Amino acid sequence: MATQHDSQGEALTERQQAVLDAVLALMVEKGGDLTMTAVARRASCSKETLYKWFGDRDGLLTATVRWQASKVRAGNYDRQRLDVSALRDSLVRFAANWLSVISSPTSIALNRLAIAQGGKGDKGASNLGAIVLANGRFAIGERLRPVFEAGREAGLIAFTDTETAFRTFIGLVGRDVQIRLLLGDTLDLAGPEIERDAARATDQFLALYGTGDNAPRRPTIHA
Amino acid sequence: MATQHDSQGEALTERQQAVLDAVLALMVEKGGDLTMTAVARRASCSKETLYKWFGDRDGLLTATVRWQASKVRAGNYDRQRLDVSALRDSLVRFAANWLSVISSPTSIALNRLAIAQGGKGDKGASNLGAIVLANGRFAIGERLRPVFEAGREAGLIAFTDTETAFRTFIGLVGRDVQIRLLLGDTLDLAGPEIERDAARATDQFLALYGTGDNAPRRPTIHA
DNA sequence: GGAGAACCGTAACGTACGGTACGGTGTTTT
DNA sequence: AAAACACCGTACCGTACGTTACGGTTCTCC
Repeated sequence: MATQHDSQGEALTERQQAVLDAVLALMVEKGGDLTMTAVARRASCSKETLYKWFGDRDGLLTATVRWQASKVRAGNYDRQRLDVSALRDSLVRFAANWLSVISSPTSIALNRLAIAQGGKGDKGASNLGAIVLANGRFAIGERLRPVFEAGREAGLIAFTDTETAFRTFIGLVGRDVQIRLLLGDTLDLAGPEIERDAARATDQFLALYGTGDNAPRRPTIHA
Repeated sequence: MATQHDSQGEALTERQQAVLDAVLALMVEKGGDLTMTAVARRASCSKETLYKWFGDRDGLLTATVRWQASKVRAGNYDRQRLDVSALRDSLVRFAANWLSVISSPTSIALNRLAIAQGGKGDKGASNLGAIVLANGRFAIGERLRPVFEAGREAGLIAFTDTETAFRTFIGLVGRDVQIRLLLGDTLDLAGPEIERDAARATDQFLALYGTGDNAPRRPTIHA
C-alpha cells in the first residue's frame, strides 16, 4: 500500500514502457511461461523495481496488456460523403487492419496469455481476458459502429441490429484464423493475402446486407 | 521405458477412461491449473499409477485430449437424394451441432489448455494444439467436405475451392463466439439461440454460394 | 492358502518460481 | 559534501508442484 501501482493512472515512464516492451518481446519469443526473473534480466532492471512499479506479477501482466492495447489504436473509419464506394473502402481497410493485428505474433502471444490465465479458478482478481476483450474485440466494435450506422442512414446497407450485422462481418473477415493461430497452426497471412481476404469478406458482407441497387447478386465467385 | 504408455494404441481400460473423465471434470471446474495430485485425488488413484499408465503429465494431457476427441464423433451429414431442402437441413444440423460443441464447458477448457500449452517454447514435444486442431477443426472440415461437394455436383451451390467455401461457412456460423468464450466472456448459447444462429448462418451461406434458382436474393433480414 | 501383481495412499525429493531483503552505484537535492 | 533517493544485481525464503519411492491392501492365479 506504500505505492499506488499507477493502476490505470497511465503515467508510464519511458523506462517503464521499455520494461513492458521487454515483456512483450519475451512473450512473443519464449511463450507464456515468462518469469519475473526473465523479465528483469531482459529489461535490465531489478526484480525489486518490477515489484515496486507493478505490485505483483499480475499487475505487470495487466500493465503489459494495457500498454499493448494503447499502441494499437488504429485510425478512424468514418467519412463525410458516404457513397457505396467510400463505405466499401472503409470496410476493406478495417478488415485488412484487423486481420493484420490478430495475426501478429504480439497479438497471438497476448491472447494466449489472457486465455491461459482465464481458467485459473479463484486466483487473480484482475481478469486479463476481460481486459483483452474490452480493448480488443469490443473497442473495435465501437469504433466501427458509426460506419455501419452511417451506411444504414445513407440507405446503402440494411439491418435491424447493428451488433448482429457487425458480428457477421467479423465472422466473414476472421473465419477460423484466430483460433487456428492460437492453437499453433502455421498459416502466415502475407500482405497480399490479407488484402484479398479483406476484399472478399467485404464483398460478401455487402452482398448479404447491401441494398438492392449497389449489391450485385453474387459479386464474384471468390472461392 | 519399462512401460509402453500405450501412446496411440487406444487400448483404454474402463478404469483409465474413468481417470481421464476425472481429468476432464477437473479441468472444467478448476481451470487449467490441474496438478497431478489433484487428478489422483479426484480419480481415487495413486500418482504412481498415473505415471505408470501415462508416462508423465504431458502424456496424461495428451491422452485426455484424445479421449475427449473420441467421444465427440458426431453423426454423418451426407444424404442420398440431394435437393436444396436436404442440403440446407444438413448444413443447419451441422452448424447447430458445432455451435453446441464449441460452447460446451469441456471444449472451452480443453481449447484453453491446448492454447496455454502452445506457447511453452521448447518444452513438451507433443503439441496439444496440433492434436486439438486435427481432431476438432480439421476433422470437422473433412466430415463436411462430402456434403459441400455433393451440393456442388447437384448444382445447388457453386464454388471453386471447397476449403475456402467451408471456411466462409464456419466463419458465418461461429463468428466471434469461440474467442469470446475462451477469453471468459459470458455468453450462454441456449438451445433456441443455437438453432436460430445455425439457420441464419446457413441462409447467409446459401445466399452467397447458392445457385440462382434456389437462392433468394436476400432471404430474410435476419439481423 | 500362498505367491505375485496391480494398485492406493502418502511421504519424500528436487527444482522452479514468486516475492523480499540487502549491498553497491549513480544521480539528485540541500 | 553529505544526505536522500532510485535503481541494479544477486542472494535468499517459502511454497507449490512434478516425479519417485515405499508400505499396505486387494485381487488373481496356481
